Amino acid sequence: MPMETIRHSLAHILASAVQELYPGTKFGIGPAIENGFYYDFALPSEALAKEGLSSDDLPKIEGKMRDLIKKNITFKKKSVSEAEAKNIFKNQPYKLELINELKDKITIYESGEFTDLCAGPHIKTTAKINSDAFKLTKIAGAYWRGSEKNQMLTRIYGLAFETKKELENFLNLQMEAEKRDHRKIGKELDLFVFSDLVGKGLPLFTEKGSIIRRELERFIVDEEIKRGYKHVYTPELAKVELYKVSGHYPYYKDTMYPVMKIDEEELILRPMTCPHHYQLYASKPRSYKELPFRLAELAKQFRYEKSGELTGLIRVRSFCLADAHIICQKEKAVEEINSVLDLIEYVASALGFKKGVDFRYRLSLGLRTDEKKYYKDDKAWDFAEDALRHVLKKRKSPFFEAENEAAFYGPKIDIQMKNFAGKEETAFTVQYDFVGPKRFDLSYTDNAGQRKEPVVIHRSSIGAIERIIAFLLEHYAGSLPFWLSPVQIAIIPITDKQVKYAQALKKELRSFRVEIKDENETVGKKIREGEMQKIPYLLIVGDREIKTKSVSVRERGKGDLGMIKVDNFLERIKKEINSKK
RNA sequence: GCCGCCUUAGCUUAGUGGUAAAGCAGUGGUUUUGUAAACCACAUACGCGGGUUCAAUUCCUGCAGGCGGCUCCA
Repeated sequence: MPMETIRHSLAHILASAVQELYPGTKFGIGPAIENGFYYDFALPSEALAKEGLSSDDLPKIEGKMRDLIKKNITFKKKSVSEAEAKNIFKNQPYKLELINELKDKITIYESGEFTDLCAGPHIKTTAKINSDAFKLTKIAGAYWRGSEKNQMLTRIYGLAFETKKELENFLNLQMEAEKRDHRKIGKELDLFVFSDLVGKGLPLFTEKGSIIRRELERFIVDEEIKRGYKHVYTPELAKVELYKVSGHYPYYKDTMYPVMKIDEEELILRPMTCPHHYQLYASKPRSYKELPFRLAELAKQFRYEKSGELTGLIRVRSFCLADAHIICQKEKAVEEINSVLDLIEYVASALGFKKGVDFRYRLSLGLRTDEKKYYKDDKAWDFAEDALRHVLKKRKSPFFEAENEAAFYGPKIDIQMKNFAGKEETAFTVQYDFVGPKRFDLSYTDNAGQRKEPVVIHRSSIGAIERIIAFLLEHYAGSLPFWLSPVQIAIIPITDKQVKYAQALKKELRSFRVEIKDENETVGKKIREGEMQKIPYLLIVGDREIKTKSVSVRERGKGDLGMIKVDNFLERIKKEINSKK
């Protein structure tokens, strides 16, 4: 019996319990999901008016479900006509909406007092369900059919496994995973904070957090310049007119900060950098000899994300994107996209992320029928989607396709990463744009003297700095690679007598970030603090070390490595910094 | 933004219708230490506003912030 079937049947039992406890409930849908199930309900208004439904009610509903399971209820499948179905669900508006779309091939499942519109399959009887291996976990609102224009229903989530032990294991794993939460680590290692006075979604980086950020920024800027990008600076503000010309305004105005009026001008904080870069390109006539024209910037951007969407450093309202726009001939697009993916894979591997393990490729396509969301130009969409698909196939990079995930101006290749809780977000992106050049009338002169329209590839090599820091902290559980560690080495003198030696040592290690722990504490305590702060190397120095110009090295997580000559240690860490390990 | 939950010191937590307990961190001492927490002392908190009550940190309510979903997304 596949677990999915049991989970789906549990969703029906949940609905059945809710029906008994709250007669008159209107039912949405209730599928099996990863690790469990849910069901969506619109509770009858009297029940809601009286006390509402809160997480305190879950044990009661769970108890009712166990009662039902004990009754050995059988699941009976029936095929019915559209008319019959409409009669059975005459008081169920959501089901009627679904029936209208199903037309024929309508099946229903009866389980005790509850009947649901459902294709199945289901278990034969509730005897197949282990009553100890499921648990209702949370109540949430969810829009009917996933559209915020529709009514919000009440969703109850449950976990379900084959055995009680598996359920417990899952809950334990979840608790374990929470230790990797970058928000928790950020607090423990003193990397970033939020202030109610500054505003939500606006992170403040501490000195240590800023070190990580600076290392990443230096790394990516140097790497991009090496690969032929022109690194530039453009302002974080622009006239709203710029975004009207670019075409972003109608698509993005809900996530833009409102217009600031000053003198005769209307300005906004930029939500993206593309039009600024287009203006740099358009500042003078361009020849084909200048292409591909690769403009890159560590670009601060501002987006008004709804408050419920903000999450630590992963979703913020002010962020810095390692952004670039490659303006090139249409014929060169595939080649450019390919070299962008080379860069992205280089960066990912330098940061320790493995393809297929830590991230996966998503080919994000448009939805042609949605002309409000996507620029109408079927030929251009076909060409661009094929180009991106072609690149991924040629690189033999496994990917999955997702409809309705593109930008309004074209399809994308998104590099998707999961956070500690398994939630997936875009880390890096490569986007094909056939709209921007038209809107700004970008052009170049080809070798025959003809004016031509280029295409634009938007891309981010390391993503938003804030977001990649979040992923790094979770990936390494705070134990960042040596080159990224805010404090790389702590020197621990055994007594005050060795402080002078420690200071000389610090001087010798001056190209590294070194701290001397000379406060009045025991050696044991200083070591504990160093370990908890995830410092890669602790150097313990006493008279024995001074005599031989050595240090006793303790490597993070590995314990005492013994006495090493200072020169040898220096050689070791120089190697380490160069290999970015 | 919507649905549900949460908010006690810098951090992690205890607790109560009669204004609150602790550990770590902090400060001042003592101690000079060999691989994950020395000892003593001191100071510090019920997110903000309104209501109920003789009395509110505790109950109700509004707001703010956070967490989990939904929507959205780099």
